[in-house]
Amino acid sequence: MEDKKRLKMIREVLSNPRNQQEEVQALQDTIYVLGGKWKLPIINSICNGNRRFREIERSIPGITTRMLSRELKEMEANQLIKRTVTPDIPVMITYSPTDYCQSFGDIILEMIKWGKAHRELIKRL
Amino acid sequence: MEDKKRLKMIREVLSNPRNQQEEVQALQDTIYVLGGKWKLPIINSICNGNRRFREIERSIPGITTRMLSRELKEMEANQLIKRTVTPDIPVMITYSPTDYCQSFGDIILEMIKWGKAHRELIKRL
DNA sequence: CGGGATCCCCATTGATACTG
DNA sequence: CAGTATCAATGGGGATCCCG
Repeated sequence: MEDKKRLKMIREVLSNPRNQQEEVQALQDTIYVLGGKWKLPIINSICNGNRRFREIERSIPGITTRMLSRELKEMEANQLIKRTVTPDIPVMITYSPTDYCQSFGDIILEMIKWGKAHRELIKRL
Repeated sequence: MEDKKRLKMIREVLSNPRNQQEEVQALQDTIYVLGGKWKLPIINSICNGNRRFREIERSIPGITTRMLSRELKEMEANQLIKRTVTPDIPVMITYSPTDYCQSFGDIILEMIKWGKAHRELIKRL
């Protein structure tokens, strides 16, 4: 059972040039970290200046409070964002991007660029 | 039921600056097209020169024939790749990238870059 | 080699309602 | 405003076997 799977893995690694292998894994790592429909839009929203919970929620079409809540918690644990509580009446809670979060900037920009170009293409059909 | 949802959508759109709205949607479009764990690694593999089915399969750690088969079919339908049958004995089948497929190049490069940087970061902890 | 067919699980997401 | 709780569904993905 397990041996078969391991053998397959080993064969995969051996049959693949070293440098290509490294790149595929890096790519898969990134896909894993950014997994799901929401992380990138959330990062984008916060980096765009949205700070409050409802503000972020409204800025992302289709997201539910539940998903936003879960993702924010996870992203805070992963040091992607910072949660700040300001004890006013009523309390104010703000989310802000960390430096690490900013490192996704180029990926997001490229994806927005692609999405826009894609829309243009569709429109022309 | 439906009205509530539509009202929410409308409120979302109205509360969001025009340009921001456009970018979020472009971003979500891209995420949708690239959805799942495999499309980007497959594109990357084919753009890297892998052509045969087993070759592509071996170049992507963890993928199964079923997933690869499904994704290839879908991507062919979406004009992302071209499938060619060479009637030798036995028949040879090759997949190649279309121009459209190449348009993901920058996204993939950015993601590989991020993945590599992330690995370095983890190693240093 | 290049897949197709089946069975099945569970993680992700959604909908809705409720709270301090 | 800023979430939490609960229930339900769907489909992405894995495992396995099979075929020409």
